[in-house]
Order: sequence, then structure tokens, then C-alpha cells
Amino acid sequence: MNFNQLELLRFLQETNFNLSKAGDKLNVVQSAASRQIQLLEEELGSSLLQRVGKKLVGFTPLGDKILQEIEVIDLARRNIHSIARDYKNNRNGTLRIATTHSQAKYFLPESIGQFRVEYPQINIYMVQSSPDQIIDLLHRHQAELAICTEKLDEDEKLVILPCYDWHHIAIVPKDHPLNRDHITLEQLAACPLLTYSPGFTGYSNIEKAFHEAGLTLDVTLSAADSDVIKTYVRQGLGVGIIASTCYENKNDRDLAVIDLSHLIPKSRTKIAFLKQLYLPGFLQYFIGLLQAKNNLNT
Amino acid sequence: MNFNQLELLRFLQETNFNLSKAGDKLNVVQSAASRQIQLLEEELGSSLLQRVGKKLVGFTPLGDKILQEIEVIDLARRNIHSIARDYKNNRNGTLRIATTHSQAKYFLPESIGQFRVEYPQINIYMVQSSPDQIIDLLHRHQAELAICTEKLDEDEKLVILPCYDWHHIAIVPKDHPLNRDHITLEQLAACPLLTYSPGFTGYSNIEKAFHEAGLTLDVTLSAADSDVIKTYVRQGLGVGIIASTCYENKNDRDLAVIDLSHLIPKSRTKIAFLKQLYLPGFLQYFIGLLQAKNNLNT
DNA sequence: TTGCGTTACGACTCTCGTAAGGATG
DNA sequence: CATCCTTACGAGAGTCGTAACGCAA
Repeated sequence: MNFNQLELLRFLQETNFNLSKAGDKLNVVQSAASRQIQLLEEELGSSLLQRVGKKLVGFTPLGDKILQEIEVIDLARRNIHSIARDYKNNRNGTLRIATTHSQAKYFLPESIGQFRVEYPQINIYMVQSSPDQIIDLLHRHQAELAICTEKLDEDEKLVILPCYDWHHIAIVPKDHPLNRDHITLEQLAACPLLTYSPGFTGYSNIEKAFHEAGLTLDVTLSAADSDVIKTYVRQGLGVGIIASTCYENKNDRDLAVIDLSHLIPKSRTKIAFLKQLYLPGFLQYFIGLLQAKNNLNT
Repeated sequence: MNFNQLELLRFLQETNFNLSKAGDKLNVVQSAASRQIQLLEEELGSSLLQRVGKKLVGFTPLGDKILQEIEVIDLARRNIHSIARDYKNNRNGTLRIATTHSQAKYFLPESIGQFRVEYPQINIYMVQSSPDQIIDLLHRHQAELAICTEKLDEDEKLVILPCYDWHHIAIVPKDHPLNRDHITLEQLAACPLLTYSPGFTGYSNIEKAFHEAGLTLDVTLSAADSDVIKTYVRQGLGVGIIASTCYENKNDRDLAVIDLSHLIPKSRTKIAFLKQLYLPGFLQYFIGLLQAKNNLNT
């Protein structure tokens, strides 16, 4: 048994059990991959892969169980390299942040700016994705850190830290009739609404508020990011509901802000990473920066 | 990086950083071991071992951190083999039980008898040891299961299950003046006492009972096992305090039993194993047997 | 001198890549 | 006939063991 054999199994799963592609990922040709799988199966005395004819179609139950252990090994191995790099006090490295447009554009820039002052040589990758996929990116080691509002709960393989709380606002053109204080949910529901797609940036809280008030949430236009919503609000399509953090004083002066904190429950954006992941110094520092900005009043 | 290099680090620790002996454990000569260590250090870019001259004397802080990850990898690798063996439904395998004399002789025989009926081909090793060492045996993969009364608490790497509760009894020759019902701790303390060595079989509870009553526990003779204690009680050296489970009706009829359950708190014997350890079918079965015998009334 | 770690070098094992073969849709 | 996996075989990389060396108790 060696690391490559185990990694091959991981790659097989990722490639839908295509031996050529899995081999590619390991930088070996198909035949080499084939033999390594055979050797491993021989060593363990049972087949790990379901075959239909010669084609590989999935894991056997045994293979499935073993894959779980392989993932433990894989993470530990990554950690070893990570620890070694950290101890060399190399201030270079890679920070991959899986997050949504909203966070990437409105919340993170300040923290990342501060971070670059301290660690100018770290390569930062913003991996933008939908909240569903963000968690998957962590599990698949495509990102070290996830910053996200929705879908970040009850994953026992993740550490989840609160980051900051915020509430929703409505945005309308200045001359819109809704532009005044203390509106009600009914008044809001009567307007054509523009907001986030389900699963994004506190959508579930908007839905919950409407549902509990016995109203139907009828969204005229939904989008994954606030900028798209703003654009259509400017075109007069209706009332936009976005995160308060996504309103920019300097650029959005033409839009009026209507507070909705009394209508829609606050949302909490969280930080997540794999529980067993070794956190290099720079990562701990970055997490510290994010949390320092918090306004949590639990 | 490969498994042997990582294992070598583990072996170095076990051999007090003697490269020849560590190499032996891997079945390679010293020079090969030396080179593999160098290759690993080169790959990671830092030294993992403290050297005085050429002699290895310990890990660097980096090496120490990495060793923790290596232990994760090591266990996962054992699990892979263990899972594979389990799935072949090979009813052979090895069950190593780390326990004390008391458990091995008086509690376990029945369970092991039942176990052998179901799994006649499993090799059972009883690894007898002091409670301190028993836990160490688990960590060092010298035993899968520990059965023990003392010292089994608050180890976050262990799963600890209650097994059974029992209380202490006093044993005396039939004609001993203490041989009657409802004795007090003071009466007991006035006699020469023979009981377990500190750390064995509920000793801490005996100590606690005496201490709370303001009495000094003055042990005339202490031993690690009940049989030694019985022997000296028979010679008239004094009053023996042993676990109730260690009194055998058929062999110990010459000794009178004095109940102490009102004087000394009950003791709980527990089962322990490594948290991340894969439990093959036979091991789960054996644990089930042990727990089926329980008399727990929490 | 013995014990321990490192270095040098030839032998061997293991794994790879090329290429050919067989199965499947 | 294109795709995918397996098998055969020679080339090359990697690891090992022997042996010689350096160093310290």
C-alpha cells in the first residue's frame, strides 16, 4: 500500500471511475493506474471496485468504507506539508476562500486589504460559488476557508465560527412610493420584489419572515448577487431586498434605503473550515481579522 | 513522502531515537533508515530531528507536530487493513485485551468462553499490565481493547464504555473476630489490612472511603492481584480487601466474606478503545458480550 | 574499542510507459 | 470504431545492502 494507490481511489471517485482520467491526475498512464489498483486489491485480498465487464462503475461496500479512511490519510498528509511550510516561517502560501459574490465584493475587501499588509506574499484565490457548492469545495480540498451565510450548519466535519450579523434592507429609486420609514411586510409584499436566488445571502430568512406573516414571497426577479439586483431596481422593475452590507454609500446614492430589520430576522455569516485541517499562522491571522470585525450580540 | 518514512519516525520515538533499532523494526539496515529520514527532511524542507553532533536525541518542535499527524495516518492505515479483513468475513483475526489480573482471571473467562464459541479462530492475547500501562498499550497499538477499573477517564482519544459495577468485600479466615455482619470502617481500620497496590482494582475507592471517614489507610501488604492477597489472608496476616468478583465459591470456602458495600463506594469497570479505531465484527461482538453481563444501575 | 550516524556504490526491485489485446456499446 | 480496461515487456528510477568513514563516549 502506498500513497499513490490510495490517492488513485480518491481520483477514481472524482472522475466518475474513469481510470484514464484518474491516472492523468496522478500523472501516470492508464495502464499504470490499472496495475496499481490491482496491486492494492490484491494486497487487501478483496476487490474495492464494482466492475461491469471490465468497466469500473463504482466502489464495493468495502471500497466505500476504505475511502473514508483514505480521506483521513489524505488530510493528514496535506497537514504535514502544511505544518512544515508553516514552520519554515515562509510567509508565502496559498489562501483559497470559497464564498459568494456578496461576501467577496462587500465584506471581504477590507479584511483582505489588512491581510495583505501583514502577508503580502500569500496568494489569495477567491473561489466564488453557490452556497451548496462552497461546502463541497472545503471537503474536496479546493478551498481552505468558506465564508457563507446559508447552508453552514450541522456538518460534523466542519468547524463553524460566527463571523458577523447583518440584516436586510430594501432599496428603491428615490421617488418610489415605498420610500419612507416603518413600512410593513404587507406593503412590501404588494410590490414586485427583486432579491437573491434561493440559497443565497439570507434568502431563507426572507422566506421565513413572509411565511410567518402568512404572506407569499413572490419574487419578480432573483439573482445570485446584489449588483444584478441593483441594476434592475434602477430600471424600475421593483423593490430590491439585499443585505445591508451590500449598500455602498458612494455608489448607490441614487437608491433609497429602507430598513427591514424589524421585518426580517437578522442573518449570520459564518466562517467554516475542515475540523482536522491544520491552520497555518497566516490562516489563523486571517480568521482573526474576520472575527475582529464582528458585531455579534448573541 | 511514503509510509515507511513516516513509520520510521514513529519507530524512532519508540526506540529512543536509535536509528539502527528503528531500522530493524522496518526490516531495513541503518544506512537505509538514515537516508529515508534525510529524504523526508529534504522534502519537507526542515529538519525533524534534534541532533547532537550526529546523534539523534529527539524531535524538533516541527517533528513533534508532524508526529501527531503521522499517528492519524498510521491508525487509518491499520483500519484499512482491518476493514478489508473484516469484509472478507474471515473469522480469524487477533483480539488483544489489555487488562489486569483481576479482570483476566475472574471477570473475563465467561465472556471469552462465549466468544470462542462464536469465533473459534480468533487468536486472543491477554496482555496483563498495570492500569497505567494499559492505556499506553492502546495508544501504542499493542492492544485493541482495555478492560480496567482505574485510570480510565478523560482521555479524549479513547472511547470509554461502562462495563459493570461491583463493590469490595473483606475476606478473613472463618474464625477471625471480624467475621460478622455490619462492621464499621473503624473496626476495619483497626485490623492489619491486605489489599491491592495503589492504582489497581478500585484502590482509589478504598482510599477515598478511609479518607472521608478521617481514617488512615494503613496497608500491611499490598499486591497487584487478588490471589496473592488471599494467600496471605490464609496465612493469617490480616484482613483482605478484594473485589467481590474475585471471590470464588468453590475455591474460597475456607474464607469468610464480609460485605463492605455500605463502607466503600462501588467501583465501575470500563471498556476502552481508541476513538478512531475501526471495530471489526468480532470486536463489536465481544464488546456486546461484555456489556450484556452488566449490572449497571446508573 | 564499541556504538551510532553518514556517505559511496553496485545490485536489485519496483513502477512506469509503450504497445498490443479484448470487451463493450 | 471509439472508449475503456487489461496484459506483456523493456527501460529507468528508486531503494536497498555492503562497506568504508567520521565521530564520540
